[in-house]
Amino acid sequence: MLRTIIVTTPEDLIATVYLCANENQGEEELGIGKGPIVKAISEAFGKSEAEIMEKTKELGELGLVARRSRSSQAMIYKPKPLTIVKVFNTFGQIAKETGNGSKEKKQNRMKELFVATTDCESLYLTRLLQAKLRLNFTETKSPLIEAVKIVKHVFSVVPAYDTIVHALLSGEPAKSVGEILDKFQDTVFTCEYKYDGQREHIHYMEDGRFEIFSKSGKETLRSTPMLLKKPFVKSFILDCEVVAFDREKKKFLPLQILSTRARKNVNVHNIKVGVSTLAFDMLYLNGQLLIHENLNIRREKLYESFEEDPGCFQFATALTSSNVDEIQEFLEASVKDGCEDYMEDSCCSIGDSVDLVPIAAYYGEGKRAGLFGSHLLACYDGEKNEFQSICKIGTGFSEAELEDLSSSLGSKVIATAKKCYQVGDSLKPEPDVWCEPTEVWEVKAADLTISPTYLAATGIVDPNKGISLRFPRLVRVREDKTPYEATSSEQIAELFKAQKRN
DNA sequence: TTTGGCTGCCC
DNA sequence: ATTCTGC
DNA sequence: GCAGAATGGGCAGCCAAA
Repeated sequence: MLRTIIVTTPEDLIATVYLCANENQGEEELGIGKGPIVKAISEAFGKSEAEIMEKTKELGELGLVARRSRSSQAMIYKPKPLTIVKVFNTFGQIAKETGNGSKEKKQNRMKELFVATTDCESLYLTRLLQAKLRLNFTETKSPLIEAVKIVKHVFSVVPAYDTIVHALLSGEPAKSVGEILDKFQDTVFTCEYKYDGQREHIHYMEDGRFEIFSKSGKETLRSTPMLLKKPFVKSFILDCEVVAFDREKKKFLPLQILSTRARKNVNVHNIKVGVSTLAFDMLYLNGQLLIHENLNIRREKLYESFEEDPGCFQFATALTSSNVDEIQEFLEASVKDGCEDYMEDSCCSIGDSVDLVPIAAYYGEGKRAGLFGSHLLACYDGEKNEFQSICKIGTGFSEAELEDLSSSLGSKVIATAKKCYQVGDSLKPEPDVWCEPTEVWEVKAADLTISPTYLAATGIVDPNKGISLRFPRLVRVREDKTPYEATSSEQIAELFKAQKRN
């Protein structure tokens, strides 16, 4: 496919690569979601929004609804054919539109595009707008997909699509990502503390500029990093985890705190959340890519290149060894270090799971069309006789299990929420259906958090806010328990308190 | 001016 | 993020 | 073993409605 484009219309190539990578020029975002897309489709194809929503539940994907609506519409004029460049340029205009009335302008641009589609184009247009293009190449490896991957990979080193695309065009031999990643394989195990923070690639250029990229390649420079490099260090790329840090108590803080940092127009004098950067790898140093080197060598170079500055910049605690006992020792030490490092799977997380009651459900999308895709769970407060919302759950069940659960709960659907259901107003969107409290599901999670949306144990640890679960997933259905034997609000509160270190 | 919903991006 | 599925 | 497709909580920022 890529080759075809090069031969026929080379000017389409850049637009194609951008679209396939779900990116826009200049890192702009469309700022458009399902709601506005539904509106645009409904106006373009003369259907009501309710009709569209109804069909979406049935077909499981908005794009399919768009295609059906287009093909069932009598067309008086044959529209002028859509080109890739036209779509790409319109996306650019949608992204640029901001401020008062921008939503409507974005919508009108989408509508224009939909009006110009011919049958199946509307499907792909919808997916592109939702940034969910799925290219189903079942045949041989698509060079386009490879190109996109390589572009995405290289992008973290050279943030300029156009340059890369032109490099590809000029016939440079492209190494596959897998080929590159293979070289990362090390024979010896390396253990590292797992910090509850955020991944960052820190680039430092010869000219003294910093650029910082997140895991997904977005630029996220908030302020110039404070790190002490040795004099010989002229340029580098570091792989780091940034963690919120309380300088007074000398303690790491959870991700929930870190993520309250401002994301735009950051004023250096206004920084509220202290941060420590933990470097664990160096990918580039003084003009040389190190990714072909062994991890140990990269780490040695890392250690040689910087001075540690506790609470600001440190090396991630790591152990490299092929010795099982040594690794075991390391893990035990990391548990003892609880107050110094933020650990998983040790004293803090819910080692055990929790038993919760499904009280409502949402229709599924895609391959879960026609089933419930996720369920609202509650714990039980025996004193108040209330089922209090705690989280939704959408993973952990096999396809067969999901079908069973959908049909068994589907037969217990009720018109409205029961009086004993405490769910609050901030759960949006509201469930598609409510159901009787009949089942108990064992659920595993990584952490408990104070929640802006869920109500479990409200009034016990926080007067107004409830507790929720991080990374909830189904373990099994508890046939042996009734909903009134589910985990109680008090127990949830205890689990929350137990995980706070000190 | 405040509130609430939606989006994108973190995990 | 976690999990399951098909290749 | 990997990629793809389902799905989770929660934050700031933005825009529109109240």
